[in-house]
Amino acid sequence: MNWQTMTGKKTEQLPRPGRSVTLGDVARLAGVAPMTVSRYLNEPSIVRVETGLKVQRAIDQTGYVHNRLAGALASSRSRLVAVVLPMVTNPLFSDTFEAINQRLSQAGYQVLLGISGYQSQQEQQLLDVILSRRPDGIILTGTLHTAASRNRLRSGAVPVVETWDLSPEPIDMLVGFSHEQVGHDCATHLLGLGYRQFALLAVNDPRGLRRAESFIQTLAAQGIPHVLQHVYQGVPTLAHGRTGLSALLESVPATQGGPLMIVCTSDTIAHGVLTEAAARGIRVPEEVAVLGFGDMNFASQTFPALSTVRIDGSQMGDTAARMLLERLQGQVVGAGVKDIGFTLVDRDSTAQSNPSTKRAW
Amino acid sequence: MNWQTMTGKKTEQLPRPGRSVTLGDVARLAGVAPMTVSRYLNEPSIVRVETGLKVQRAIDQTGYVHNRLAGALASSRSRLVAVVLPMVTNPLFSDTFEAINQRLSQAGYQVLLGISGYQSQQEQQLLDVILSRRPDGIILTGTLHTAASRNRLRSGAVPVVETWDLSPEPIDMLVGFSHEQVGHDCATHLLGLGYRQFALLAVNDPRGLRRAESFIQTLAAQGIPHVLQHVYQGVPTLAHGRTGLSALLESVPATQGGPLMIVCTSDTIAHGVLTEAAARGIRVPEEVAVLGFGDMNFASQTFPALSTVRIDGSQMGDTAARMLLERLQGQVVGAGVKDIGFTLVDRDSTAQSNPSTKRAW
DNA sequence: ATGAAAGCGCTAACAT
DNA sequence: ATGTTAGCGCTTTCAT
Repeated sequence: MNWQTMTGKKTEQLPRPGRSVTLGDVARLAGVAPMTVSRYLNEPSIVRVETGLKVQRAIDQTGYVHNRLAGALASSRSRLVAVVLPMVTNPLFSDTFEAINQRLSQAGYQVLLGISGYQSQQEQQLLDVILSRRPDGIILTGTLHTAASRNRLRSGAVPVVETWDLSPEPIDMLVGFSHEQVGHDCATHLLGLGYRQFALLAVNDPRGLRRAESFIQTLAAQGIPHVLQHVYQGVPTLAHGRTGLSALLESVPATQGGPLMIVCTSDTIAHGVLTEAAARGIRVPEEVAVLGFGDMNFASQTFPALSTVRIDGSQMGDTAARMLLERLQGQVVGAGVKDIGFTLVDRDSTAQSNPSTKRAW
Repeated sequence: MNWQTMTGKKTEQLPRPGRSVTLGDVARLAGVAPMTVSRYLNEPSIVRVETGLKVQRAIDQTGYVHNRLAGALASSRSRLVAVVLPMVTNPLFSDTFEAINQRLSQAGYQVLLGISGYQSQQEQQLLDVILSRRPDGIILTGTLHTAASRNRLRSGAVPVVETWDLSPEPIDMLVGFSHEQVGHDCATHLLGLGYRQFALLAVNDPRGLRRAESFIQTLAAQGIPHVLQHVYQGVPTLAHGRTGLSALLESVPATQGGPLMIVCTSDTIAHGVLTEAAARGIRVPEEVAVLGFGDMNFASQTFPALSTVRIDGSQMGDTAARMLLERLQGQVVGAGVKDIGFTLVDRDSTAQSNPSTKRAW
């Protein structure tokens, strides 16, 4: 690999040409012990200012780059946090991930990324690969699927934070919200707005499906047994929404029994429904009403503006990272569980209970 | 950290309770040398099947997890590839990143993520942090901004692949396309479609601005000196497009001199323009025409369908990862530069030169 | 505030 | 096909 064998043109300054510069080289050049350089690198404040300057000069001269691989081995602290996402391309998790990365990197940790996919096939492998790097912590965006994987992490060797869910049996720490509650509240709220005819557009994401199921059960309990459903594969897209509305219009006798309320498991799908409605000249919310999920940044900007369920992804990510950092700094030892909740946001794609007022629930 | 000090209920089997299981422990239990375990782990094929089974049994019994931190230190191969993204929240890079991650993880490498942001402030720090992990390679999505950073990488210590651009002085390997060419081709193409009145909506991403500049210069050379411009901060959003169109309509005397052709540096902004047009009842492409950039998955699904510049992000990512892997496997030593090009896609948000035909350029 | 010795857990290189 | 020896470059721990 020939690491930094020279600093620009100053090859001749190096004690050991052909080898990479080590902390020992820096120490020799600065006339101090290796341990002093290590201290300067990790906690400059415990080194005399004068000594620190000598060391820094030697570092600059050699172009030395700290080797945290060796440091991690010696100290059993990798300063690595593994973050597991279901999929990079689902924008739902972007804000959470950004917040996580922001706070972790600020605290001197680096992110090791793992993509779990939505099928639990290679999950065991992924976990092995992650653990083999000896991360100081793991943040799961979503949850691991197989019980084996979960038990594996429950040993307590590594702090784990689960996000985007409120599991009854968290592995360790957890910050999320109840998808069942979302489904229930949406149903109740939409019934309250007067809707009686419902359809559901979903992708086969496990949490979305749980929201959907809870939604349907709540409706059933209120005397609405039939809800048309379409479940698509893969990441939510506009296309799913457009296809979905088209499919629904074929099965629903046009606007008999009031407007059709279409509930989507993602803002992106909902946006597609709005698009297809516009393309067909269908009025929203008069003929068809739409509810999304996520309150992603575009939701307030669609036309008409999208009613949705707001999830504060940034706060969730930030909280997850904080919890983990606190544990790593030994401040909190116990398990932490935080429900960050959600908010129903009424915009223009659903009817207003009071036409003159917009309300945020 | 107490790494895997027990396997379920079998604590008593461990040679050294209280310590984490090491490769040596596995070796002892299996009755072989540590090196044999190492070989089994890294290249099972060079170990006798029978021996491998003994080792595997010992691994299963102890719950051993390979420590690649130690392995990396000993072998000077971290099997880590650092991937630098400008921003997690810009969906433009999602496909590229997904392709990169896919191929790398398949080849046994793990991704260490770095976010550069669009300002080059902490770039030097980011680089230090990355290099301190001794990655086997670095993939830059976009390019580092400061000359100092670039020179730092040019030492050749680590293979580097730059993507999403076609720099005249690549650090090492490169796969991208010419943003100047995009600007030029867009201008020429739109003039060919008959447009004479242009506006530009951009975010302050350096590459987008270069496309914009090239676009404007090409127009100027063809006798069109005035192009209205709005440049916004941050990641492209629908809101930028909606605000942008509103702002443009205030400065442009309505549809005098033919339709206004609005060129956006991102499909997302363009989508916002379409949305604002719909909200205002402005006909697209008759009164206002729109061109995006990226051909993200929603572009063909907007209403009207968005004309845009197609960039094959997946191919770019896959190619970048392949180049890097080839280098790491010693197959190719020289610098590789690949122009993956781009394609102008005419959909419904721009006028058709021949109304009966849709053409992909 | 700084130094010296020992070792983190693995693999390269050589030997058998 | 397997074993032995000697580190990789840092930090822990104890000393001064």
